[in-house]
Amino acid sequence: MKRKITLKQIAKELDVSVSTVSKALSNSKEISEDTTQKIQAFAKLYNYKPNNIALSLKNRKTKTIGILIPEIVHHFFSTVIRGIERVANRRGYNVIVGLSNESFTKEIINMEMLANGSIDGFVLSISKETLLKQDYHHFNATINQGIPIVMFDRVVNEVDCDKVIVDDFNGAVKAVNKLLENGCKNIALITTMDYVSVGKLRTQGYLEALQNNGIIPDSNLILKIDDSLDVENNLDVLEIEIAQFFKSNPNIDGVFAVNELYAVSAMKVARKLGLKIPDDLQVIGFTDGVLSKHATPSLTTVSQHGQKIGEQSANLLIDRLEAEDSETEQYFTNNEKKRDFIKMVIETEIIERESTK
Amino acid sequence: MKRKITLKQIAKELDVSVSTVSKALSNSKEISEDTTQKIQAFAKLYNYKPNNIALSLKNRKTKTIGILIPEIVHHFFSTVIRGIERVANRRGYNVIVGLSNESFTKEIINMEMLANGSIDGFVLSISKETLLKQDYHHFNATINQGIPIVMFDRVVNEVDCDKVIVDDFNGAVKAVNKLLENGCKNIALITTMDYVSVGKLRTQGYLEALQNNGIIPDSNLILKIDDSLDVENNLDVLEIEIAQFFKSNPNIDGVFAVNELYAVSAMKVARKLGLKIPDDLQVIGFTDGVLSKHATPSLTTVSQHGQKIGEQSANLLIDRLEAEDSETEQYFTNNEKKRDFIKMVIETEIIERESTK
DNA sequence: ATATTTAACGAAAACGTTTTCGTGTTAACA
DNA sequence: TGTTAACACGAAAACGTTTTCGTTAAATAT
Repeated sequence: MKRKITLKQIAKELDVSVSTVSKALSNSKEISEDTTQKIQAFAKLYNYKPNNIALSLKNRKTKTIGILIPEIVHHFFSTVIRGIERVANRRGYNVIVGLSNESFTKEIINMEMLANGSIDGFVLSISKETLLKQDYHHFNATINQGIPIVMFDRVVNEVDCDKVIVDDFNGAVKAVNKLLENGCKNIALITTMDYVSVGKLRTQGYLEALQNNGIIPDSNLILKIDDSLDVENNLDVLEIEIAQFFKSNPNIDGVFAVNELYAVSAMKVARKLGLKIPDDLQVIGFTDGVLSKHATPSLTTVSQHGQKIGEQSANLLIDRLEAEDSETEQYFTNNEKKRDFIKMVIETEIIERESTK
Repeated sequence: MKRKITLKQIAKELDVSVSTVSKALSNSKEISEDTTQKIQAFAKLYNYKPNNIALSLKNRKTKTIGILIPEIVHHFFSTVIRGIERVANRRGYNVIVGLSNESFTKEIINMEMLANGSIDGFVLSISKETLLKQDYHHFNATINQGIPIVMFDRVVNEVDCDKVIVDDFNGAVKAVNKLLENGCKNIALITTMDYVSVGKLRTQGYLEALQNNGIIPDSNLILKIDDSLDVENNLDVLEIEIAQFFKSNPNIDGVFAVNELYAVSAMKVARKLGLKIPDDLQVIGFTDGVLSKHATPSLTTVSQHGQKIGEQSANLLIDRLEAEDSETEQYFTNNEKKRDFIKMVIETEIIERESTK
């Protein structure tokens, strides 16, 4: 079992100093042709690679970015990670992942754990519990420590940082418009409780689209699901609730749901109730995941472009990290204004499938 | 913007030495009650937390484990990550994620990047391209450097390390037995090409189950999908192929598919061909993901318990890491045998849903 | 009163780098 | 021949810890 070789060992072996080895390997012309050759050959032979940890300590930067998300077994979030990893990798960074599991305290613990030198910056999406508590001190604390944050999807005004969001509002508007164009007269909304910002925005988009078309929203046509219960494992509850909803509103001919699961469940229930999709009922969901693609009938959805969100987030973060670098390298600390915080909006797109006409 | 405070700064501020501060914070009784109090109070006030990188360098261990997987937007893999993260977190470790994207070279690059000090050990699943090439030198190289590896799911005999695998073979046997019990006479298999070990094992299980029941496998009833093409984005190709398959074998009354997608596609195609599920055709898939749960009809599947796989893998790895520790701490290097490599088999379980009788 | 223990702290090394600043040798120059 | 440049290299500091080994002064024992 050969431990990785270090500069010191190379130096000893070749009877030169550590500094000489270091310089030779970086092709410093301070070192003679001869010894450079010799050292490089030796290093190659023993497959020398500088130790990342030592470099991190010396440079006071780790070249890794921390991802902090509520959940990983989730199409949207894993897509975002893929995006982040892609650009991180391309730009020479690693990613380290923490899961808050939608818990406030786990979010804090993870954050503090990573903030103690392990990462240069965060890309994160806020946990539900944190959104409920509206306690964002930990975000501001780490920002004050000089660790930049980029928030995506679930963002919040109380924290000053770069943000990348989906255009939830307009996505919802587009979806409802589509249903209207397709001839729907009574469009229902299946949504979550209001404290999740994205749910709220999508709801607002729904209302806006109706009003723009001269339709007065009917509160009976809005179903708010309490997602404090673990819906994934309580599917029956969800379906019963939706069934009730359909039965008490037999006039519904269109459904806009704020996520895939609600949409697919709605289709399932509707078909059990004897409705034909898309003839009797048209359905549009949000989030273009596996479910939408493979449901029968396949589901028309508002796509969020998760990968793009991840890529943009990572780029924003790394840009800022490297801007900081060149800043401190400036001879004249001429107080050049830092780049303002950016709120980047990723446009949604409607992907038409079988659940609409 | 307050940078994180260091021992040195505390020492300066309180006019003591760095060593004193360090000792006081670890409650060493070398330091007097008084100064300990003073130092701890000050440290708390300024929210001192030791710098992880410095600790890593000093201790020559990072307390983080590297995950290297082919793909992250994938129910099984993300479930495994969740499992790993759970026990990692519980046992004081972080996880850093690399994606090979099924590519041999990306796997190597990622591996080398992380192996240079960033992590203490790997949990990984081999990329398809690597399996095809059968080139495993990079795994053995990092193991030789003293970095332990735990492989899961896609494993290989050529590398000596702990392994956690799904009992693919018996899972397949169970599934086929189930179909037989349910009265199927002509059970088809939809599988992948043979080089992916899991596909091969599931195929073998299928064959075994038939033979155990005195049925001679019919090669016409086996459909091998070439997954070198990106199936997810070529659904139509897949469906056409399956449709052909059904048409030329109208006697099929049961289908065992080696993954969710194939199973769901088979159901979709079958229904278009006018077959009733489960009356005319029963279907069982492998991998219990979102698709199985939410398909209509919902799919009976062989569950792989991804989270458990992740948890076991992480435990194996950390056990080995910490065993190494205590080993080097031994006064008597009494050559105690290292723990042999473990191959842990996670049993599968059939989850019955609507696609079987 | 002297010797020895104990208490309380500091100096320094080590982990593996990079980089600044010397320093000695040789070659070029006046 | 004496002065200066250029060349090739080494020593040491720094990043932030922990830990071993002194060291000093006070307290205890003889």
